Amino acid sequence: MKRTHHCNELRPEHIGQTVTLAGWVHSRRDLGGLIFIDIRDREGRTQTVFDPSALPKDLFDRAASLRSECVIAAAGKVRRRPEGTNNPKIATGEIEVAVTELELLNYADVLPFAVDDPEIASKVNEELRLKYRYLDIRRPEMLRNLRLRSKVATATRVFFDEQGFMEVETPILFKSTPEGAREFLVPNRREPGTVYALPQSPQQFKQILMVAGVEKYYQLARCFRDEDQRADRQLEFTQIDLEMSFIEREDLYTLIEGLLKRVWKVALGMDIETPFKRLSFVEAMNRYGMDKPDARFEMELVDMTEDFRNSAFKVFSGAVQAGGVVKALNARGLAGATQGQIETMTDYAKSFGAKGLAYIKVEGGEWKSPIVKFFSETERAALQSKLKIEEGDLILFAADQWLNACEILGRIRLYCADVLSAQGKLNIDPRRFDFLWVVDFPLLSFDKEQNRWYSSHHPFTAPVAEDIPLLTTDPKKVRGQHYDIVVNGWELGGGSIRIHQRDVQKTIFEQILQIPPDIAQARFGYMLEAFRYGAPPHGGIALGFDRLIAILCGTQSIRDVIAFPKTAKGADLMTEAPAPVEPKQLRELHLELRIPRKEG
RNA sequence: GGGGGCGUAGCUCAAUUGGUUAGAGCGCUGCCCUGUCACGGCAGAGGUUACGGGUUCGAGCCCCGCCGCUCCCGCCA
Repeated sequence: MKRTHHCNELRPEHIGQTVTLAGWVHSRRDLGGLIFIDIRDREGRTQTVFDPSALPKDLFDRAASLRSECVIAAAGKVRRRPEGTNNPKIATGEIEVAVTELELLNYADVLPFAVDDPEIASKVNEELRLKYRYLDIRRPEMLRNLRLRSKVATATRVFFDEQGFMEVETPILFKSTPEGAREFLVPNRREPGTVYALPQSPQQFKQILMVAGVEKYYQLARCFRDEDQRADRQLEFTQIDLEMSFIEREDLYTLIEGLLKRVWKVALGMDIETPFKRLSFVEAMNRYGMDKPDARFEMELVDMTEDFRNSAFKVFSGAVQAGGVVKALNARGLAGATQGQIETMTDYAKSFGAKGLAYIKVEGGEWKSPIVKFFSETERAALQSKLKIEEGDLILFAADQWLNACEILGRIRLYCADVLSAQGKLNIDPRRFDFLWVVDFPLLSFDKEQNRWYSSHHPFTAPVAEDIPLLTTDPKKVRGQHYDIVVNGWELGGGSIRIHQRDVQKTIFEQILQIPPDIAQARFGYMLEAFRYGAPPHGGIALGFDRLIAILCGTQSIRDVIAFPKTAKGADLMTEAPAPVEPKQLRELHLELRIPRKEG
């Protein structure tokens, strides 16, 4: 019995036809003298009817013995449902199939959890869902996510093909470049003591492809980073990776805006507005306290540095005297914050090294705060006018070095938004997408512990041309030609115009990053050499494909858009990877294990 | 590496201050039921309270340890 239609296909116009459906028993309603079975496949479901007056007894009995998730094929005539028994909840609800033939393709044991009821299934413990991932994926919600992922992947390929890009695959077995994220290593059987590394991104290869004259490269690239995981980070993940020659930053913005416009149209049928806003890193920090701002709501940071420069309140004036700033945030409507909530926010501040968190609750026409008594009339007036303080507001302060003060309030801003959302005081339209570019990042950041500069993005990022002279004189002022694409507070991707001159790249490696020349040569020698033979100016970007799909699917966790994701500890609960291997396998790899004993 | 949350029947959850035989809904098993679609009705089975210790007359509940899942910080060039 081969199916003639899928389970979301039959409509009144098929009435009278003899059809065959195949799929899973979604639900069975046995009325004793009459059995209804909904057959489900990936497209939908269709009601079939078993009527004993029209069927041999054994066929009817076989239908009665089926249980949920058995795989069956059923043939019969499509007919209109009796008056008043249509089911408007499903697309096939006007018809049913009066079964005359039934084949049990495979019996199903009782399932560890129900997949037919979205209400229940969506609440099932994720551990169980991961262990029985094949059942989890049967749920229409999960199938929808995977289907959307597939559609977006295809749309991406079509888009880049139209734009003249070539899809090029790059090696998974690469070599270790320990500057970036921790890498997965693959021991080499052929030469004891040597290893491959899995790529944390195809960065070097795609730049080499530019030297190779490919000009426009893209790839849906699998990347590997052996770092601790989050809801939006997995050990292995997929990037939409691309690189172009002979371009400037603006060319890339336009290209990616075009891609995202296409993707949103294909995936959600939405027209998003381009071009996106541009925000410098400094402005993003000043206004939102984050380099990946969620701009769907206001609650912006306000600078109060000058107003408190000479304040009698030493916590503020002292911070300013020490070269820092005073920043404030008005969390509208949060004056009723509980002690616990204030404490949570204080903990955030402390985790950034602050001593505490100053705040004012505006309640009953009064400013309730332990610090207000130190403020002068002028200072109060400045707060009043700059923060537009009203009854019910909660004002929060950070006084510290600029970056730290911004980051403290940036974190607290998000927390306040969560609290206000939970209270129904802040409503964000789930169909709202605030895209923006964050640009002009500092090229370098300083690592106090190791007392050296490191690349904010990666060491191949080109400095803004006019800032190149500052590289050796005032490194912190050098802006990189780096850009991040951000949507709703998620970092969707980032990239840069790259260094294509050998001498500039060498300066960065050796003088700025203090990588000893022999090590730079061992790690990046092939790149430096490639740059000697005619490297075009080039740049690119990589978008987190899993995050992109998660945003489109409206889920917080990328595990919901990955068929077989890993747990926070890096385990695959279905296959039970990672797992020990045979001693023979280790011997072949010239490996010996030294497994640390547990304490106690 | 650090901090928070969770773990009770197949699933989702409950169990008063530490106190009788650990309950409910769904699912499962059996019987009944010819227009259901969350079918309905009756009956029944199902528990090492993740695991290991401890405190106590008595522990699902308190303490210590451990395992797993999850969220966050660090980390993620």
